[in-house]
This record gives sequence, C-alpha cells and structure tokens, in this order.
Amino acid sequence: MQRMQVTGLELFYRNGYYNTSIDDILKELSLSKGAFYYHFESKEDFFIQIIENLLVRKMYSMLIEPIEGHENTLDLITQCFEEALETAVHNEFDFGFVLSNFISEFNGKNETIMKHLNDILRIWEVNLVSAVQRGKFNGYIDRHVDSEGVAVYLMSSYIGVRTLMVETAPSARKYRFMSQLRQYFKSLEPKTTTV
Amino acid sequence: MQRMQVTGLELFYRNGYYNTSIDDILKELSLSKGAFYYHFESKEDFFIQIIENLLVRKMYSMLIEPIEGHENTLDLITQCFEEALETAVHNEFDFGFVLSNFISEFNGKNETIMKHLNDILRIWEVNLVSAVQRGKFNGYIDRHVDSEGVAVYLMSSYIGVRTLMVETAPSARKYRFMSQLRQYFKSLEPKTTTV
DNA sequence: TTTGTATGAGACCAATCGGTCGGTTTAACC
DNA sequence: GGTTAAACCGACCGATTGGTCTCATACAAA
Repeated sequence: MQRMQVTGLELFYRNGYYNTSIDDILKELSLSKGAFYYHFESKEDFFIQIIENLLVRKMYSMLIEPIEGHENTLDLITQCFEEALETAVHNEFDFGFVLSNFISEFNGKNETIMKHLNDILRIWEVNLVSAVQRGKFNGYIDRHVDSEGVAVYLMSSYIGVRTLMVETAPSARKYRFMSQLRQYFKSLEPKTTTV
Repeated sequence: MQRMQVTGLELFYRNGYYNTSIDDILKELSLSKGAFYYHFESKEDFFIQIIENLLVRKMYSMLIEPIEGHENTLDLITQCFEEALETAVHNEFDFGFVLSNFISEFNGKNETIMKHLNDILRIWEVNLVSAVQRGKFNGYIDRHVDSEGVAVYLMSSYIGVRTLMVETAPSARKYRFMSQLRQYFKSLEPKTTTV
C-alpha cells in the first residue's frame, strides 16, 4: 500500500494524473486491479491520499521546516531555495515543481483535488509570511516591508523558476535566479540611513 | 479551419491537451471527424499549428511588443506585466499562463511539442535580455546588472504569479506581486553614489 | 480439519479515445 | 447539364480507460 502510493506519486508526477492509468501503476508493481480496489475507493481517492501522505510531507521537509529557525530569515530562505533547486538540478528525472504541476493540471477540472492543493499552498504562504515577520522583528528585514507581498513574490519566483528549469539549462538558470534573489533580498534589508 | 484552431486552443487551455478529445472540439463546432482530418494530419499536428498561429501571436502582442520601446525599460516592463495580469484578473475563465501550463503538461511526454514551446520561451527571454541591455545603455538600469539574470528572474516570477493567481485571490496577489516587482526594480536602478 | 478474514488475481464491462474510410454535399467552371 | 475537386459526413475500428465482479490463496483461530 505504501509502495502503491510511492509508485503512484512517481508516475503521476512524471506523466500527469489523467495521463497515468491505474494499469500503468499496477504494471510497475506487478499487481492486479483487485489489489488496488481493495485498498482504495477510486483513482481520485488514491491520489488524495498520496497528497496527504507524501506530498505534504515533502513540502514540509523541503520548503517549510528549513526556514523555521530564528537566524537571519533572508539567509534561511536563500539557503532553502538554493538546496531545493540544487536537488532539482541533480535530479535526472526532473519534471518541474510537483505542487505547481498538479495545480496546472487540476485547475478548473477537479475542485476537490484543487482544494487539497490550495491548502498546501496556503500553508507554505503562511509559513513564509511568519518567517518574514520574524525577520522584521529580529532586525534582519526592514520593518516597512510588506510581509504578504514578499511571500507571494517568493512563491511566484520559485514556482516559475522550477518551470523554467525544466529541460533548458537548469543549472545556469538556477545560478541566475539565485543571484537575482540575493539582489532582491538586499533591497529588503533595514535602511541604515534611519537613525 | 480558423474557427477550429480558436476553439481548439480554448479547450486545450481549459482542459489540457490530453484531456480534450477531438470529439469535444468538433461537438463545440458542430463538425464531424471528416472535416477535422481533412484539414489536419493528426491531433498533434493540429496542436502545433495552433501554437504557431495563435499562441506565438498572443505572446508577441501581450508580453514582447509592449516592452520593445526606447523609453524607461523598467517602466515598460512594469506596465506590460500590470496589463497582462489585469487581463487575467478580469478573465472569468482564467486557467493560468497558457505557455507554462502547456510546458507542464508536455514536459517529458512529447519532445516535438516541447521544442515548439521552448522556442517561444527563448524568444521571450531574448527580448527581455535586450530590453534590459537597452535600459542599461539608456541609463535607466545600473550597468553592473546581469541582463540574463534579470530576464530569468522576471520570467520566473511572472510564470509563478500566474499560477498563484489561479482561483485564490487573484487581484490581491497581483497587487502584492506588482508592488514587490517595483521594489526589485528599484534595486536595479543606477547607483547615484557613483561619481 | 474447518472456518473466517485479509489480500490479491484477472476476466470482464461500458465508455471513450485517436484515427480510417467510403460516400455525400457544395460550388465553380466549361 | 456535366465534370471536377474541395469540404464535409458519420459509421466504424482497435486500443485503452476507470471500475466491478467472481474466484483463488494465505494464514490464524477454533
């Protein structure tokens, strides 16, 4: 059952949800339809369980927990993005950002699943916002900065660069992205001109 | 035939390529299979023609031509993004950024189509790079700025925010995004401290 | 050994897919 | 009116889809 979910996520990620048949997954595992429908109600139910069990965990470990510390927020985020992108660069079978790929696929087609995906997005956003607020409180970020704005901008750029890194020069694009991210972050630091 | 392409793009955009059957398109137009396969070799050929005829044109008119002038580059890009996002906000049937949606869908599945999509991406990138270079030449952008880096960062953030604007508070997210974009642009302006 | 239950196998189903093909309509030209 | 070719119709095909159903196996408790 755990194996089914892991393999399911792999194939759904690689080929998309609608373009991956249950038979594909079962063939990979040498299992039968009977085994599948004994454990899961439907393909949709199967996918939702994958989201809840695997995708959420992955998001936490890669993009949320790494920025939870009390050190310099901007450094934490920089390092977090750096590592996440580096993982993608070295992944031979990278097909973009899992979450945003699924959002693109289900948007306007399956409201139930979209709700689950948006939940994850919101968790990410909330954590980014409070990280920025922490940074302001600790004096690493100028206190006039709009925390929600920074969060949206960070999520946007990350989602986008992961799409751009698909297939065309991922390493170069990662490098350029990170260097501009640092440039942007510099503009968020407290104005030293303030007395 | 033109009608077929327009309707085809509409449905492919709304439901995805693999999730839209030829019958769906023909039903919408009250046409038959015969009519379709008289004009197009296959579903793939049909889609590629749509890309070449409609998608490329759309990209040019919305994201490339508006930034081609010789005024302040950063202003041009700001206004261009502003208008593109505003269009999305007011579009009742917005399903994200057409180009990046298709990239997500075809990535790793159809190399032929991916080549066409990447072509469009590269055209966009080239135009952004030369816009930034123009800005440096005209004194609107600091000459130490990395043009390619800015281009990648701009494309990333645009692609990402279009994904984020899907379904959840598009207007608020657009506003926050634009305001952070301006913040970022400010950091690209020439350092007045230079004598 | 018998029974009960958890787990799985795989034939089967209706619906749908992209694509084919023989035939019909339409309209322009001689 | 006859000819031709572009445009279109729709029945049909084999393959595949998500899902159901019946039946087989495994193993622990009685």
